This record gives sequence, C-alpha cells and structure tokens, in this order.
Amino acid sequence: MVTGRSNKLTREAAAILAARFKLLSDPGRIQIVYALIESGELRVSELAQIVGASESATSHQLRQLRLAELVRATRHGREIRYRIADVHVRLLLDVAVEHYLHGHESHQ
Amino acid sequence: MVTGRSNKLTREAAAILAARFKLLSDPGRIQIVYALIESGELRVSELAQIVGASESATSHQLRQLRLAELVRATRHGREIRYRIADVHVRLLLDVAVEHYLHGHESHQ
DNA sequence: TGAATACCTGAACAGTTCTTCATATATACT
DNA sequence: AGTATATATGAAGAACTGTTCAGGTATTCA
Repeated sequence: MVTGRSNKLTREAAAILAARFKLLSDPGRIQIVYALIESGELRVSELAQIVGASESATSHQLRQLRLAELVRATRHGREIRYRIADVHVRLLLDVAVEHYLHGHESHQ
Repeated sequence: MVTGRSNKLTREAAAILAARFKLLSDPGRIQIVYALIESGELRVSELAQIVGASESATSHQLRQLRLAELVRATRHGREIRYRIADVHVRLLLDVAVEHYLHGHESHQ
C-alpha cells in the first residue's frame, strides 16, 4: 500500500501535515482530543479536570485546537461545550494508539 | 471502530503518543521520513538536498529521528545511509497524507 | 602521511511554545 | 443592578526548538 504513489512530498504539503501533527504533539492536547472522541462533548472545566491542568491553560489549548478547526465550541447557558470537528483525527489517533501503545513492540 | 475501547488515556500514554507525533511536527523531518519510506535508503547529502536544508541541519534532524529509533543509520565507506526503523510510522504518514492532502475536504 | 570527502557535534542565538497571573466577557440568579 | 459562575484573553517569563557556524571524527585516496 505504500509502493506506487506520488513519490515526492512538496515543502507545502509537508508543512500542512506537520501543522496537523503539531496539534497532537502535546500530551495535554492529546488527552483533550481523546476525551472528546470518547465522550462526544465536554465542558472546559471537565476537560481541565481530565487533563489535570488549570482551566486557563486548558482554555488556551482549546483555542489552538479551535483555530485549527480540529474542535468546535458551542455555548449552552454559561458553559461552553467542545466537540471534535475534524473527522480525520479520529482515525489518526486510533492508528497511533493501536501501534504505539499496548504491546505492538515490533521493530525493523 | 472507536466505540467500545479503554476510554481513558493516562498522562503517560498521552506523553508517549505526543513524543511520536512531535517527531512528525516539523516539515523537514516529515520530508526526510517520507523520502526514506519511498526510497528505502538514502545518504545524508541526498536527504539534505531533498529537504532543501544544509547538511548540518539535516544531520541534527536525523539525530533526533535516530535517538527516537524512528530511523537507523549504517555506514558504507565514508557515507552513511539512513533507513526507516519504525514500521508504524509508515501507516501513520499514509493515513495523514490520505486524509489531509488531495481532496478529502469533508468536515463534521 | 597528508589532503579531501562525508558526516557529526556543541555552542549560541532567534523564534516558538506552554504556563501562570491578572483581567475581561458573557450568562444566570437574586 | 449587583454578585456569582464559566470561560476567554493578553502579557510576561521559563523552557524548548531549529538553524548556523566552527570545529571534530571517520574513511578514502594519492
């Protein structure tokens, strides 16, 4: 499935991919994204508790994810609920969890 | 395929995943990894040319990938050839390229 | 042995990232 | 209107990242 494809990755394409991977390059952000995938919709305070960070720090992280359109926010009364907005991240995280966690230790 | 799984991502697990994604969070490093996947084995000077960076900068990047055991180096005479050492990154990049490049514009 | 080639490495510097703290905004309640 | 709750935001600082530059190591060739 790798052989026979476009063969060259332009710098622009690499930058697009890098930006996506960068969003997942922080433990807190991964926990946020993962929690939203599992739970569907969560409030900022709930996410802060799950991650174990302050609400301010969590809000800053959510802002990044929001600006990158990876998550979407909706106000409900005085709370704001976040949910996944990017369908692709689900599979990407699935693959990573499947391969880099529990047991898949093979190399070479 | 997402429903019905372990449901909670520990901070340690999130850190492991984040470290892997971080390696792919730089355009140059993505180009290096992609080129190695496509070509099998390449020298530092070739990789530097592909990425469009100095050989020193490329060497520093390769060092990171090497220490993370994502690539492996072998000396042949006075040149050093690099190849992919982590089987998982292939699929991860495949998924990312497939979803974030050419046309898969769907959201929500 | 000396020079050339291919690559590595450490230090330094600019740019970026993440957190905290203080403050601001929006909504709800009395 | 005033207070409480939930979240957002800007500034500031510490820590980290990627590049360059200068010099170092390993190998080949004359």
